[in-house]
Amino acid sequence: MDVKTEIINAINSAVELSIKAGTFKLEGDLPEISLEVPPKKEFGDFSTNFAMKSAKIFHMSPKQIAEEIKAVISADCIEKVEIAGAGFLNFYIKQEVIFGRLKEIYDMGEKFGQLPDKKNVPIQIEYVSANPTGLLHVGHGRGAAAGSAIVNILRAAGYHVVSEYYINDAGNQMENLAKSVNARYLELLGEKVEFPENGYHGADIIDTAKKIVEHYGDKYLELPEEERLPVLENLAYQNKLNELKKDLSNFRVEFDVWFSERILHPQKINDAVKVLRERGEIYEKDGALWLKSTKYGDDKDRVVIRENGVPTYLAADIAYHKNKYERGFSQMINLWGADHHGYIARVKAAMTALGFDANKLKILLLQMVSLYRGGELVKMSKRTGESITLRELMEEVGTDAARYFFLMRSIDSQLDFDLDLAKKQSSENPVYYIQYAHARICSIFKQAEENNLKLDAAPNFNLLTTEAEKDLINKIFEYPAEIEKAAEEYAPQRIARYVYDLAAQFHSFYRDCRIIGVETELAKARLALIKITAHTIKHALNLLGVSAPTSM
RNA sequence: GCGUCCGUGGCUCAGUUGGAUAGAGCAACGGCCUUCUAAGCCGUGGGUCGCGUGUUCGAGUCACGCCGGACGCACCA
Repeated sequence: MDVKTEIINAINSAVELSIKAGTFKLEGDLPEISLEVPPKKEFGDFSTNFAMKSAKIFHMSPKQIAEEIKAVISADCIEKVEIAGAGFLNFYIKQEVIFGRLKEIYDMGEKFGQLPDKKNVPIQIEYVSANPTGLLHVGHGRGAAAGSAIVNILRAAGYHVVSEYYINDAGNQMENLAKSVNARYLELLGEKVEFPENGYHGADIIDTAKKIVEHYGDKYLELPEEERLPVLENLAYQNKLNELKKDLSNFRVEFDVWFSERILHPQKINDAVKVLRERGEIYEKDGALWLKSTKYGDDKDRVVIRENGVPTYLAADIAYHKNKYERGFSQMINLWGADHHGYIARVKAAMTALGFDANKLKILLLQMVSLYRGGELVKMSKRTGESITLRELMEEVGTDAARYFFLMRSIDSQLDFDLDLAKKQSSENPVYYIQYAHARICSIFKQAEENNLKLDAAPNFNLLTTEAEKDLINKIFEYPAEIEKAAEEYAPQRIARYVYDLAAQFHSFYRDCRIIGVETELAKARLALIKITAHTIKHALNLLGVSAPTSM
């Protein structure tokens, strides 16, 4: 049993005793006992606001309640209890318990940060899911960073997770891709062509066409257009998908499942529509089939099958989400760009209409990214409507900086990405600051080795008594709870912040506590402490998909 | 007009199911390298938490209303 549970149980027992003794007269439900790490270390190792919360049901002042609990409570791990503020109970933990915990963490080695298996039915998370018609831009980059970090965090928290990419490889945008590549293909072969009106103007389309010319030359030139388009569509699609996978892989993003929309056409879409029809959720109007989504909170009803018989994007999405539900996940998470928020109501409505529990589908919205260079907003290209690509960003600032910058803000805050700052190799740049802490530790180990100082299997942690050491230890202790919180809230920025604070704590320790040159026992205890610190920094950076260099 | 998100020092942002004197970084100013990487550390100044009302023992946090910003409101994806 961990210390936290032990204290909560002790408070619980104390309250029960006082109720039995008649000191507390219970009227109503007992509030939950929550234990938190106080904002300041003068407030002890843990604190609870239980006395304040229960003032009403006991008809006593928080101070009186706190006094009573303090008098009655007993737990082996508690050194002392203090009452402070408006009725906070602050707990101080015995040193031996603290050092015992430190030893446990030390023995865990690199496994520290991996929480016990939750034995849950897998959670599914779908993210990026950009159309395979162009290159990923920075907005996708933020989604890729956030999604992959959330996957890592959930797994560290002990959840089973399946990550998935939904490839929109059917419908208009693929035809558009085909037409655009076709035009570029013909252009490259010297033909005069009119570029399709809504075609993709990006330079990457020319690259794709070039690749096709390289491989197949003018092989398709003589084909009639209606035969050439499907061939080029397929070639372009493969090329685009590969580029996408390559960029994501370079960005340290891997998916368990690549789900092709084509699988849904036409059978699974027809099935979904059929079920909706049978459930009385579909009606016909103006020659189209409409979903009664207003019944379930949508602003208006939505077309699922167009007048011309072609299913809408929503129809495919309904079939896709139906398929997700049928795969039996405990929860499904979609990470969407904030510009898609208007879409939430209709998808959820459709799931309810199908008889599924819409609450199992959690849709996270990711706010927009603005890039700044030299203090100026980097504008999107007017002609192509494209922003800087993820590939260009990785080249300019590096994968580590790009990922960390995407992750350091809450996903529902708009992100101002300062390209100049991301490139700086100084403490102004949080990525370097954190990585430097890790590299510093590795450097100390090198020096230690040269001085014949080695890690001990059972170091004497009792020697770690300075403020800097205690602060560092406390910060390390917070890590598992931080992972738990980050997982609960799908909040990678918590980890980004945590590892920054941990690095800061280490840098302070570094100033105050020397390792090489001090008495051997103490040196070994400190060496063990920084080993744990390095493991924790590395683990947290891994969750973010940021590397932990051993030298800088 | 409707909807979603945001509004916290000059700038960019945290803020633990409502709790202790609202915290970081950058910028400004002042210190610290004969000793494990100064890519670092220590210190100083700077806030009516957009505005108002309400709920509460207690509100940056919750509710309602305004103001400001971003995004969205297709038989496009």
